[in-house]
Amino acid sequence: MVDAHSALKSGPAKAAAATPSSRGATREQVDSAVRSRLLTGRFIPGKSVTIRGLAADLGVSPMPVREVLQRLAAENALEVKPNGRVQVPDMTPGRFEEVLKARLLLETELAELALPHLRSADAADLKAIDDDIDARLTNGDAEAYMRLNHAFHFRIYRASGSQVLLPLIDSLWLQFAPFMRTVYGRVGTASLEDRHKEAIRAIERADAPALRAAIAADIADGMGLLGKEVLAEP
Amino acid sequence: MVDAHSALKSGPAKAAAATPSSRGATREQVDSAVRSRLLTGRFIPGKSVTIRGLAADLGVSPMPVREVLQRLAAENALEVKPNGRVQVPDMTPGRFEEVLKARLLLETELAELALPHLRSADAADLKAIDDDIDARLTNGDAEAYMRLNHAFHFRIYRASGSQVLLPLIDSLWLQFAPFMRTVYGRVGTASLEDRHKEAIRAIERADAPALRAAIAADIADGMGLLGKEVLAEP
DNA sequence: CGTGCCATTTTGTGATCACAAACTGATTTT
DNA sequence: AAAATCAGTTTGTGATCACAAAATGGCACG
Repeated sequence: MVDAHSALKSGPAKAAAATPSSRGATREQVDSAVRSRLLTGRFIPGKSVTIRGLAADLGVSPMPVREVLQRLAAENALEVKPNGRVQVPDMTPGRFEEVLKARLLLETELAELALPHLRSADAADLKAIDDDIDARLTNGDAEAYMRLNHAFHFRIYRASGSQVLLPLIDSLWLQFAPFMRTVYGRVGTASLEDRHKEAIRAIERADAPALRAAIAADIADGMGLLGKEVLAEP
Repeated sequence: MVDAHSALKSGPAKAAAATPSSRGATREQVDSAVRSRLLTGRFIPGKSVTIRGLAADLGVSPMPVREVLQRLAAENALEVKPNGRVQVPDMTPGRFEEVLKARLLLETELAELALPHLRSADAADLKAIDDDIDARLTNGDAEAYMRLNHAFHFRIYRASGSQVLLPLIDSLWLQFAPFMRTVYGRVGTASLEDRHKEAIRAIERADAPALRAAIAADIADGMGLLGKEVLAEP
């Protein structure tokens, strides 16, 4: 009994010594790790995520994992089933249509709000990301594509300095990303075409209507067409 | 040491025996309690909420409270400061404008989506809620007004069966409600006018453009005008 | 009288524990 | 042989603990 406590002092496994730094550091590490996995589709929809399993996977105690899972469930990125089990929600036609509608409403709006804050340096960054995307598409690296596509969009949105719309869009991406990963698994990435170059041109010209149109088209083509196709199949 | 455990068995305070029912029941109880307090403005913006304090207040252990606070922080209803302290975020002009814009975009859209699902029975319910609101306004009961106004709007939105837009709007209400409570505290509730009757009429006629207009006007007048006025003062 | 400093208390965080519900799979029963 | 049952394991939940960072309040010093 007593030595159990002293043993606890000597070595609480592996996570404690790594980064004894600031407040809530472990939780943030777990949070960004899980978010990254969701955004690149490394969690399979319908497969349940266990607290202990994920904790062991990340080398931390179950505690911060529990809190992170609750956070992501609150953003509708994960689903807590009535028995307490946590899993990535399955995509349904109704949910898909709603996500599409919300993305078109919010992302076009936020892109326009970001436009005045975007400098030519940002346009150069976006060009670099887009070139990287083109390279990855031919390689068929779906995870890298998803990570870069996310980086492209949020490089624009983040420039707005938004504190409200941006988190809402964040939630939407977490919801559709795991499903899109399964889509790319079926149709491949070679056939993907985006409107990123049109968006960059609109940013360089500070042309708000053109930027809205480019973002809307990027969403409708990249997500809408592919997704509806796959959802119609089974 | 040993009897500490048996004492734990005999009486872990007050919460355990009450509802030994289903999975995660305590967490849901805490969650809805805190949500209710936020939506009726019973938390003061800027005042920090302590885990142990809230736990003692609700008669539960700190555990479920921690998870709930994390959930609400993920919805931007609460803010975790760099020192780990949790508080209701202060409203800023920028945030306010964004919430207003997002509400206009999302709530008009969801109201229209809900319209085909709304039967005359729902219209009757809405009428009853609205009558209740009118009664409370003259009494100056701000908390009751906020609760009923929330009930009115979400009676409409929930009819849509939405799984995506509705949670987004939920997050928005949690963000502006505490601030609006302070607004009502300054200007009173007697001067409040809403467009609920116009909305009910539009629902009875199944007139989508009229419903959009009524919801938009209700948001712009009820929240926009008052809020901008108060934010301009200090 | 104001200001910096230190002891005390409060608070969040991560870890572990005990328990009940749920899942798994092998065995028995019809 | 198919279905039901039962033991064993896994898993989420709530509780408690130990520790460090932070806030608080009182005290000494300028």
